[in-house]
Amino acid sequence: MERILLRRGAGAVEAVELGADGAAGRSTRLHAAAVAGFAAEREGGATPVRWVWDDTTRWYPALLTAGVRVERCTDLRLGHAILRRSPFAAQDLLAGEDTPGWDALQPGPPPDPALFPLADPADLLDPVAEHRRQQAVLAASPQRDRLALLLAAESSGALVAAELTHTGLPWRADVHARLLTGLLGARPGAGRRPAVLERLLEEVRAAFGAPALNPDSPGELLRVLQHAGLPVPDTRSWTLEQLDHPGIPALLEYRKLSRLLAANGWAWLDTWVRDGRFRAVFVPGGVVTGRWASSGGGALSVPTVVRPAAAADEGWRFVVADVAQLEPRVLAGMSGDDAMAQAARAADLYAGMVAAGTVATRADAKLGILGAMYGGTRGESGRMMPRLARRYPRAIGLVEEAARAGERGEVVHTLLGRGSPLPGVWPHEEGDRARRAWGRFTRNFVVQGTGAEWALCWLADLRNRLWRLGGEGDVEARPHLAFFLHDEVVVHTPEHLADEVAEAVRAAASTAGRLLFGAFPVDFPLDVAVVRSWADAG
DNA sequence: TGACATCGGGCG
DNA sequence: AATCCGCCCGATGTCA
Repeated sequence: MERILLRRGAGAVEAVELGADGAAGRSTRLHAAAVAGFAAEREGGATPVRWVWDDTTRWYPALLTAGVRVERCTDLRLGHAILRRSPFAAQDLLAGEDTPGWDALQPGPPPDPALFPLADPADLLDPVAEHRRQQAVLAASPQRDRLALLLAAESSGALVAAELTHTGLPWRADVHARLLTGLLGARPGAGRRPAVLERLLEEVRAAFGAPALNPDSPGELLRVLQHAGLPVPDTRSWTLEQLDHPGIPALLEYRKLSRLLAANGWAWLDTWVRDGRFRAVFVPGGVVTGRWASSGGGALSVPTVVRPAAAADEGWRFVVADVAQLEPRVLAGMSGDDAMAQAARAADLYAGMVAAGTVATRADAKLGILGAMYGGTRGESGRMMPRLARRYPRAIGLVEEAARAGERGEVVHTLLGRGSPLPGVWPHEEGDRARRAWGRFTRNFVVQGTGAEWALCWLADLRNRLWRLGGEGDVEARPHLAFFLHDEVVVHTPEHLADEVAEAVRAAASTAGRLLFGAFPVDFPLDVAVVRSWADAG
């Protein structure tokens, strides 16, 4: 394995060969236009390459545009963010002159050819030095293997995220527009409501005797409801559903459609869908737990009602796969809880709990497990806890301990070593309440974060399998990842490869399980569907 | 006019 | 009084 570091210099790019100790070796100066050619040549060579760079978002989009796919990289920005908080990392080894610069480094802005390139704070940082520090931290870590796996998985995720934006999710604007027209009426002129909303609005105003009511204003709506004799504390849908009043159904319907219009209406189509693709911007490591975030287009909350518009190209298919009950399975694995892993042997973990006689019904199982992971102590889920704690002592013990540690103000960590942030100052008068809230956060952090690590390993392995499956051509000409949603992937593939893709998705899931939990027997069964449209899955 | 907070609701 | 974890986003409302 050869490591080549790319850095920007004055008017040119430098490709630096790194020695085994991370020291800078031979260096090649490249004009910006020659970088892609250089990368393609080395990537296609006999020696595997790991590209080391400050930030994947600052390098990879241009390479992809030039048709260059990269097998592996080290993303120093993401690695730094993890190591900075990890209890497995010696902070003094990570400290350097430009540490504050690395701390503050944000993902690169999307390249805009219309703008003159501004000064990039990343150009003030020395990637060779930062890489050596990160290597030193890994070498000295008591959990070197786990931490190294985490950094590799995070970097691989950065490659996937860039590729997802590059290829985009196939999106039929015509299908989407037809759907909108069916639900809302024809697209109205600027500043006007569609006919269906207009009709519902009049109905609501009449029912509450408020001819000027704007239901989009919670304050105004609350006053009108209370004036109508409905003693509600807020205007959430769940609250409104409990009310018996002739205006409520129209109000709820108005809210639902108004939300669709605002979030995923014609304006969304105009902004986010071009050339038949929804190009979401994914942000790896964007959530404290290690989950991805997204920016723009609400990529991680595409409503099911518009998913029929996500449709594979002619002659292509989607392979949609999601993990059933990822987080409870991860909890069984990371705690080494044999009884819970036994329940997880079933395709439906909750059914497995019923079959083992732990709980009476599937609903009880779900309620209890979710309560254990989120910190629900009241009502049904709270009543389930003693029984779960007896039956699954290690699993429940792990989340309880994470909660107690959080309440004491301590850092908790995921299986691979991502650390939780330190709590801020708790206001004295709210001490207990804030403390318990932080405990619920740390309780959930260890499970959600380790789930994210499983998903990263799944993605990374799947990405490589898909590439090998494809034969020739660019990423978008082969089976490729088209969307990722915490515990679900959408792969876009030529129809004749769909079955092999489905097999690859399953194989990648078992690889991920082995990477995280070794020989401990916890299963990660997938629901896999080969479909024309995302909406046809599950 | 822009910055910021709050609410409600979409996703996992 | 009483529904738990993490996000993103648009509309509204307040303030400078």
